[in-house]
Amino acid sequence: MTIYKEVSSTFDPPNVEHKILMFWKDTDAFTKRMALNQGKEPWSFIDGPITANNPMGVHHAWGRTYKDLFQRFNAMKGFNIRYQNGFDCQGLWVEVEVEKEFGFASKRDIEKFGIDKFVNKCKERVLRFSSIQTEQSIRLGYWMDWNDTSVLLELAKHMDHPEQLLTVKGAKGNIADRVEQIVGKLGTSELGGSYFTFSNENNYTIWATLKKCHERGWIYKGRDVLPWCPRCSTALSQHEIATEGYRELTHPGLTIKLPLKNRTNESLLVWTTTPWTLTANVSAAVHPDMDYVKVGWNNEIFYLGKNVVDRFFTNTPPIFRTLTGRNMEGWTYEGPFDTLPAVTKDKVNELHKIILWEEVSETEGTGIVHIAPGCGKEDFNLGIKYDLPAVAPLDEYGLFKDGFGWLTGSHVYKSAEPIIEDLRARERVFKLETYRHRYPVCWRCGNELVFRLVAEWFISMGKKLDRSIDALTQREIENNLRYQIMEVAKKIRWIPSYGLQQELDWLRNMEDWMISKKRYWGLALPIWECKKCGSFDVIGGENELKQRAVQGWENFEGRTPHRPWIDTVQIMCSTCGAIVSRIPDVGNPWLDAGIVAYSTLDYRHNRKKWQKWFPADFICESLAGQFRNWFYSMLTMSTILERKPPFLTCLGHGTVLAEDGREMHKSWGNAIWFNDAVETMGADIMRWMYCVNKADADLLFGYSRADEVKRSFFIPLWNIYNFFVTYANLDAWTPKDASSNFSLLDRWILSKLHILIQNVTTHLDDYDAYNATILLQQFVEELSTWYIRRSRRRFWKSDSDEDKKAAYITLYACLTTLIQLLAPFVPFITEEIYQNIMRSVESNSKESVHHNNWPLPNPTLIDEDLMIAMDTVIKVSSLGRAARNKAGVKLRQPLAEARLVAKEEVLKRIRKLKWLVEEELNVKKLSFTSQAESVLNYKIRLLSRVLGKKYGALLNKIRTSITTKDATTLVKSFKNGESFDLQIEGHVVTLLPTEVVIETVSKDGWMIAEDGGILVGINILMTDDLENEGLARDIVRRIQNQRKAADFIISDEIKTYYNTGSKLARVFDLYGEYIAAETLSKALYNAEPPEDAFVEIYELGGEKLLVGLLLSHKKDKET
RNA sequence: GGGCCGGUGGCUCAGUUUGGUUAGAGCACACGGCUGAUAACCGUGGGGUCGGGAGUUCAAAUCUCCUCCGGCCCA
Repeated sequence: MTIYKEVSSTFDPPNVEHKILMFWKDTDAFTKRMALNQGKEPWSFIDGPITANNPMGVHHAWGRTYKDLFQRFNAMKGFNIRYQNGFDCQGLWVEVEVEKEFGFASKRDIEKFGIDKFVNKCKERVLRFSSIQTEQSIRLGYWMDWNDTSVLLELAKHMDHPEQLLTVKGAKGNIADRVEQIVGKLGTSELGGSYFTFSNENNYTIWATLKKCHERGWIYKGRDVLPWCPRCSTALSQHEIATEGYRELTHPGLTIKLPLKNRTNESLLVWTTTPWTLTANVSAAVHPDMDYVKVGWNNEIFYLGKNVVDRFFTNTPPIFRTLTGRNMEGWTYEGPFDTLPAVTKDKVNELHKIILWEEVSETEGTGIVHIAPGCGKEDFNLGIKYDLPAVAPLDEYGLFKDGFGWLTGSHVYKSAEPIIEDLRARERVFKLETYRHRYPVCWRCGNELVFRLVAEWFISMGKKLDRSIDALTQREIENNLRYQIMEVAKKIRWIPSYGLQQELDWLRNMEDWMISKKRYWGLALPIWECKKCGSFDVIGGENELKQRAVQGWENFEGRTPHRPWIDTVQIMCSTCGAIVSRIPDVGNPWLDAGIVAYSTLDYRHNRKKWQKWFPADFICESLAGQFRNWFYSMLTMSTILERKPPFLTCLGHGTVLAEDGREMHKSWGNAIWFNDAVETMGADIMRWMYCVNKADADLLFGYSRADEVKRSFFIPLWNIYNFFVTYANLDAWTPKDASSNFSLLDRWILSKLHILIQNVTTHLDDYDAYNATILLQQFVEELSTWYIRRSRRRFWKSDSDEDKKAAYITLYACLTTLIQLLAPFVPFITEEIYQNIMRSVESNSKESVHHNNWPLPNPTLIDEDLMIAMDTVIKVSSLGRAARNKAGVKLRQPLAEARLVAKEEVLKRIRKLKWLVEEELNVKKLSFTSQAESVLNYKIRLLSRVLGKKYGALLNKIRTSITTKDATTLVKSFKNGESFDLQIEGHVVTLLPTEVVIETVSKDGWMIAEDGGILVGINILMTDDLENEGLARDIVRRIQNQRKAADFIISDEIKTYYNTGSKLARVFDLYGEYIAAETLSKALYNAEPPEDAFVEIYELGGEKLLVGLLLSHKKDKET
């Protein structure tokens, strides 16, 4: 009977992981972990919500690995943890996917379908994908207070009839409610599980925040020209357009003529890439100080920038006049579309004139800029400055409005060609080419954006004061949200540290936060605007709404605070008493994610709970984008509510790329799906790959890298485990043994182990997974390639003495401590090992490796001197092997002596450990000296090129003279930087150390290798005794291989038959006992093997050797 | 245009904070060795303008300035 379960010789992670997942489920391991720390000091983590709109990708798994790692680590350290995951649920991204599912093309399709049904479909989609993401996260080994996914799916299924009653299991018993209310309560303490940003509490907490904002006068409705998506029919905020929102596109580069009034046959040239905006042209802008020219071309006269003439004319045209922009101010011209009713209505056609603008440049266009205040942000601001009318041609779908004649009703995307044709017919086109540039697109649906004049709602960020925050007065900060957020940001530890700079940069440049969106699925902005008096009320919560409601409450009661149900509730205007409705807009989704440091901690109802968990000790997200998104919105909302940092440490990580260093793209064939990755390479290997990458660097993810990680770390670890189990079973060893006879080798690895505990703890406390991982990897390597390699015989020998016990105790301590240190990183393999080697034999061990306390270092076991000494031993061994190699004497051949030449302090250091070197180098004796001359000769080589120039013909005499001197004496001088005087034909020749090269040559019978002041010489003289012993080892080696080939198990005893020549027969005579012991041969017969023996024939030492092996009987070590 | 991060053998990266022997590791390649845990390991070898230039210094991958390239963020 074996004590430990036999270990498979191959390591198959997915297989192990599925078993462990079942084990955790069956034993309720996570719940027990959470319970162990109940009532202890909290360590607070807040999850940045993942959008529950698609399956999760390998890039999500990186952050989730860190989140799990630091939670597990802090749980082992004894902290109480909430383990709440978050799902981001509301917003356009979900709407777009649902629209795709149903084949909707625009908002009109949604309205036709019914907003209520559409919103329920959005909820359903979120529930469905949150279930998928939950399953995937569990597969990754991420321990969280996950929802029962079957409940999520059941809720999803019922979203067609959300008013139905349903009973589900809550955290404290069953809960019966309408389906939509259960969905609205997901994540509350009542129901438990992940938080969902569509929950009632999340929405109402945002209401409270917006109300607080309003009380300070920071909410306003602004009229501005903003980027607008005609497909989604909504404006985009600065956050959304910033980075992902541009694409390289080709547009017409159209130059048209604007005929000047009162100047016959003279025109301005203006250039645009958006012909549709010409219908809204009001002015033309020139730079006041730039030079312009009046040129003649084909009987016409044109004005344009002096430096751009080449861009528009193939041959240089005659220049009639040069003038500055200032000279042109006020000139009037005919607009491109002066007959359209929308233009004539406000007499815009009579207002066209040249205005001055400092921002006009010559980098593109004609230097004269077409200004349409209704179609461009800068144009709009100029319009305000010059009191210009704004013509706004497009409706929310991108269709030309009434008043645009033949264009009315046509779509902006299809307008370029007809507009150009119309201009051409009127001889207004000067030049048409194609133009490629970066143009903003909708980051969700990819459609080109247009600029529209719209009214949206904003949170005022406060003036940009153009001074460093440190130079501001408290009063200035008091009324300025922007700088208050900066103050809060500075109280946070950002990893990497440049994160703070990035956040402050964003805050410094941030425009007012546009929080409204003209859509359906999202936060219902709690703004009730009075059409009569123009004022507005912001409602701070459900109770306040109920009190203020004068109409429609009964339609809303029992519903979640979403469109369309909330839209029916009307209140009385607090200013003029009129009955008013809510604005139809929904909120920016970053409001939803930004409030979670409050909403998930019951800020509104249970201030004590909130105080216990706020602020979060730790958050962790991808660096890309979050400085303007989640980090920003968290900071902003927390500043509004409390002026406190919502988190204390923010760890950011880089981007996941494919192995070829490019982004992963489905169409490039280099994308890897999470489910494929986890079932092919295994979760532990993925997790290690993430951890062994520097956090802020990009990570190249793929199968060959996974393989490398597996080979370099997991297989050695698995083999250590396998080694231990193999021998502990043979010896029936269990950890009840105690020993005080630790060898220096044992004490060395134990010292390394406790240093490791110390350093891994320090790094993890510092949220530095990378350096912790590197150290753990190093330890596994040292344990495997030095400790076990050098200890192998101690486990293999048949007698059970104190030394063997010490070896077992040491290895067991290393392995069991190691897996506890590794448990937060790679929870599966560590659980597998733990169950087999600890749980099975230690009656007081915890049920799961993850229930253990974090190991504490024992400083008394740390021995710095010993560790330095061992480093030297390893170095000396390495040099010795190099020397043997150079001499071509294989390691199996014993040699008489190795000689270490080094400074006395080095020799002293390693004397006690010389046996290790002797074994490792297979020499009878390691001797010590500080005299290199005992193993080598010096040769002084003269640098002929240098000396030849200096001494000419004398050089050969110098050469002769030097050979008569004692090389050692010379070397000593030169090495001390001293010169050496030679008497040659009456002259004194002074040789400088720079004029010679000292060469070393091994003495006869020796081979040397040197590095860093340590020199090892190997005596390579062979004797008959040594040769015979070497042959004996060769024989052993062959028989061992033969045993393996015969499929004998390690402990099988055998009978060995041999037949050979006289030389090898003598080796058998001399070393029979040794050969028999090593190969577990009960007997050695110099005879022909019997028929059923396993036979091999070898060539060895110039003779033929026939060996036959036969099983003796199974040796049972337990008896 | 501004800010930040990076550029080190064929590939992936460490080393840069605090300048200091001959710039390291893994993978890959070649040859040799070890091995009854090991697809592991050990040794040797080839392979480096440390992106480029200038400066500071006894000494620069490391500090300073300029510059080129890639990425991120902002205009």
